[in-house]
Amino acid sequence: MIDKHLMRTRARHTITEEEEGSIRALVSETRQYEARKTFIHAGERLHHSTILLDGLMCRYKDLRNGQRQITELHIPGDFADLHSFSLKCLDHNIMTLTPCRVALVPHERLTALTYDQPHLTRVYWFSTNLDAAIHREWELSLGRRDAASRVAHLFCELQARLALVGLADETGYQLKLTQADLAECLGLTPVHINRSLRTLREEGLVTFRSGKVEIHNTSGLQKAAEFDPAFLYLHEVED
Amino acid sequence: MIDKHLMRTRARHTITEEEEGSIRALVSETRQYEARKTFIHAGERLHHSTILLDGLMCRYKDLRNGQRQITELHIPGDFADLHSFSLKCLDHNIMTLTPCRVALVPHERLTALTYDQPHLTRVYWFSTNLDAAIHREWELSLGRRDAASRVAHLFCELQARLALVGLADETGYQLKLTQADLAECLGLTPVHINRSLRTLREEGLVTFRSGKVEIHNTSGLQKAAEFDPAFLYLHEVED
DNA sequence: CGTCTCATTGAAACTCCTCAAAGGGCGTGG
DNA sequence: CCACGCCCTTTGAGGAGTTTCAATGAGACG
Repeated sequence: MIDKHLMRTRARHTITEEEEGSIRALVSETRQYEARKTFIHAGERLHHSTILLDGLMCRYKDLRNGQRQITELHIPGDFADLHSFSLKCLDHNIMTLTPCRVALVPHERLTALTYDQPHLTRVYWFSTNLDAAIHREWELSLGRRDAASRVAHLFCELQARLALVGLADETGYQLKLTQADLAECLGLTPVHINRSLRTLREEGLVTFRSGKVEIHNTSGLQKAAEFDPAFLYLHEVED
Repeated sequence: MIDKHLMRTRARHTITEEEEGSIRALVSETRQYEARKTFIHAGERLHHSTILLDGLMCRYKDLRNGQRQITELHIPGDFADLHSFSLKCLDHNIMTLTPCRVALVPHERLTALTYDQPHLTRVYWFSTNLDAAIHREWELSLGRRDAASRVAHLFCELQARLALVGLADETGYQLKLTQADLAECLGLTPVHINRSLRTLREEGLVTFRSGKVEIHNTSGLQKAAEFDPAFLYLHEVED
C-alpha cells in the first residue's frame, strides 16, 4: 500500500525491516479524495498527516484578488503534510489535482516515533527538509528563470521525482495537469505557459499534451532549465 | 550569548530550565565572520550547524549567468543551517551580509538530542519547518506579488521577526542591506527596487535609507503587502 | 449534438529590465 | 583638511518579456 512511500524513503536512507514495520504501523486508515478538492485549509488544527498513495496534489496560497501560487506538487509516496505534525496549523492549503488515494498518519504516532525511533525521526525530519529544498529551487525559478526555463525546470524536477517511484522514465511520464495549473506553479499566466510550451516543443525538447510529458531531448531540456538534480537529494544519505 | 536564540524559541515553545541547559550545551564554539563572506558552499559536507548571534546573513542560489536568488534572510537567534544536520550537504550557499558572530553546534550533539530529548527534537524540527513556511511565502511573493508589494511584504516580515528578538519596534528597525541585496531577495533589479522604494515612500508607508527601515504607516504597509503574520507562527504552539 | 473546459492565437498594453549617466556619502591618502 | 575613489543610489529613455483582452479551435462528455 505504502510501497511508493517506502521506495522514496529507501532511495535516501537505509531502513531496517523492523523500521519498515514501524513505518507501516503509522498508518491508521486510507481514504479517497475526488479531484480538485481542497481537503486541508490554512489555519485549521490538524491531527494527522497524509501520505499520498496515488494521484497528484499541491500546496497553494491565494492572494485576495484570486491569484494563486502553488508552492509544491506532491506525487505518490510523498508525505504531503508531514510538517503539520510540527506546525499544527498550516500556512497554506492542500488540494488534490486528480482523484487521490491517501493514507492517514495520526500525529500521536509521530510523537511516539520521536520517543522510540530516533533514526526514523531523523529520516522524517529529512523529508520535511527536502520539501524546503524544493521550495528554494522554486524560489530560484520564480525569481530568476524566464518562462520557458521555468517550465523546463519543473518538467525535469518531476521526471526525477517520479522516476524514483517508478512513474517516469527518460522518455516521459503522465502528468494530469492543465496549462492553468502549470501557470499557478510557475508564477505565469496560462496564455504565456501555452506560448512557452510551444517554444519548448519547437526546439525539440519536450511536448506536453493530453496529460503527458514527452521528453524528446533530455540533456537539451536540462540545459534549457539549468537543471541540477542535487537539490532533490536522490541518493543515499549517510546517517 | 544565545539569548536571542532562546527568545525566539521560547516565543513558540515551552522550554524547561533543564532543556535550556541542553540547548546551551549544544554550542561548541563561537566565531566571527567578516561581511560578504560565503562561509557555506552548496555541496560541501558539513559537520556542524550555525546559530547566528549577531549580524545578518542569507541563503542564496546562483544561475550560470551570474543572476542570484536569495532564498531566505537570517537574523540574530536563527539557526541558519540547522537543515544541514539532516541534509549533510546543502543545496545552496550561505553568506554573511554584515559582520556576523555565530555559535557552532556539532551535528553529533544534534544526533544525541534525537536520542535523549524528543521534545527538543520536535522543537528544532519545527524550526526547520518554519524556514519552509518562509520559503513558501517568498514563493507567493516572487510568483504573484508586484514589485512594491514584494518590498512591502519583506519589510513586514522582517519587522515581525526582528521584534521577536527585540531588534525592531513598530516604528522600524536597522537593516544593513543594499538595494541590490533587496533585488536579490525579491527577484527584481536594483533599479526597479529603487523605483519601488520611491513609490512606497511617496505613499507615506515606509522609508528605507542608510540601513534603516522607518515604518510610517504600519497598517497601510501591511495592506499594500497583503501581509498576514500567520506564516511566521509567532505564538506559542502546543506540543 | 450541444455544452463545457481547455488549448491556441493575435494584438495591444503594461510591468519590469537594460543601458547609461549623474549624484551622494564615506573612507583613505596626500 | 581636502581631494579622490569607490560604492551605492537615483533618474531617464528605450526595449524585452509577460499580461490582458478577446476570439477561435479542439476534445470530452452527457
